[in-house]
Amino acid sequence: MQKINSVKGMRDLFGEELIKHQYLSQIFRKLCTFYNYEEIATPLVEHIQIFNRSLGETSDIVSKEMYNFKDQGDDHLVLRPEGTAAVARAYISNNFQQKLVNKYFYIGSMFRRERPQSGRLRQFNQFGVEFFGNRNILSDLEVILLADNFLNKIGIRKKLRLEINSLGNKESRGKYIESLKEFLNKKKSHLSEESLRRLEKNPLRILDSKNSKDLEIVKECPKINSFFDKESSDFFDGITKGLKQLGITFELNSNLVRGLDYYNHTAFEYKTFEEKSQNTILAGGRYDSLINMLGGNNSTGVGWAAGIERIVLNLVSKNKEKFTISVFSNSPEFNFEVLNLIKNLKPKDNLQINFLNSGNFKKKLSKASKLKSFACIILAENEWKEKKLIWKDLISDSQETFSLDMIEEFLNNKLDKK
RNA sequence: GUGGCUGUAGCUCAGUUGGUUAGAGCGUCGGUUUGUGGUACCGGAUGUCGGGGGUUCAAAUCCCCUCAGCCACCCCA
Repeated sequence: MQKINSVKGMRDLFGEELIKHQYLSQIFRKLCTFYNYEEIATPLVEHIQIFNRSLGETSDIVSKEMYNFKDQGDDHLVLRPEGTAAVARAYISNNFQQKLVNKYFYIGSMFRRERPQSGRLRQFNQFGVEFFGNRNILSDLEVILLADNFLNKIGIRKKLRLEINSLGNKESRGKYIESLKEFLNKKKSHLSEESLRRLEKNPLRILDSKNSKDLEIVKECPKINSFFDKESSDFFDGITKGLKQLGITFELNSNLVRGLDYYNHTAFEYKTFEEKSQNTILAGGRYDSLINMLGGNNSTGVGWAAGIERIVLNLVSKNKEKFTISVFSNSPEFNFEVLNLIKNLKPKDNLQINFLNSGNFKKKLSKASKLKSFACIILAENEWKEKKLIWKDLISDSQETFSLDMIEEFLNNKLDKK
């Protein structure tokens, strides 16, 4: 039989990597709960229109990366490619606009059919926050503050820089795009092939091109902020002033843009200093028209999402110290007694017990030490007659007996000394 | 989607200009007699050489296709 592997770009998660995932989720959940964000878990599968409408038909995600299929009832469905639109849909479906507080966070898998490489998978995990309500710079600031705190807590903030820009409101951005197109059309002969395509589809993206030819021209491009109306520039000023007040260091990057249609005003990204292509770890911004695009009211919102796998790449080991005790009998006829013994033990945080069920006495001891057990509990025939057990410390190589009804106290005592 | 590199035991790899039954280290399993491990010594097992096709008397080695992994582009978290 030919062996079957996992689907391309989708990996099994286990060992140290899984521990890091769990560690990150745990910290994130704790922090969000503290700031009164409510966890929400939306379905993995959504109607295709949710993303078609919100991300924009020309975006790569919609045009070629979504896993989409018709189910047996002929419904056109997709595996969700991102979280924001799904949470916005949930906001509408469940009439969250009635609620007093509208701050949510999520943790979950997203799916995009791209060519896998470092920091990019077809099934990957994100967590993110969304803050709905009236447009207010304080919401943007709160959401960034949460991100900054989180990155600090997990110890990678120093490896990152925060870049910030504003896309302005719809009107000023429209004017800017027109002028940008006009400018770039004159320079067509100097642009890369990709950028020529982008000029038609999504001219803003030319601004963050990595092509050296394009970079020359981008330097001379008109800047978005010179097209801001009063509302747009006041809003952005508020954000930058606020960040300074909060002591959050950032860099302005007037070429930072967004590939998705729903963004306006604030855009920000935390990037590593590495010169690799997947160096954005956390990205977000304001999306005032999203709810409306999906058929809801005029609620506005701001939020961000972070790639868990990308954070893990930058995380040092998170292995918690655990103590292992191996448990076994000296003869196979007592195996059920050993099972009974461990059945009644109370689980403890930093302890794992391991029942050894095969091999002779020597093999069991040998296995116990290979498993790095610090001690063994041995149920041995002679001692068991008086309901006593052997405690063998594998580090000091000392041995003692204790009686079965004292086992909890005995174990606690041993662990306290660790 | 485009381009480059890679693919040999569970892991890390060797395999000479195509030439007998494909190797090493680590790990695993067993042994060095009875209820005492870690070390040491001895021994065993494991591979359709990623998959398919072709060239050849002969292919892990050469050619084609395909799949997967990594990296860059594209895109994005």
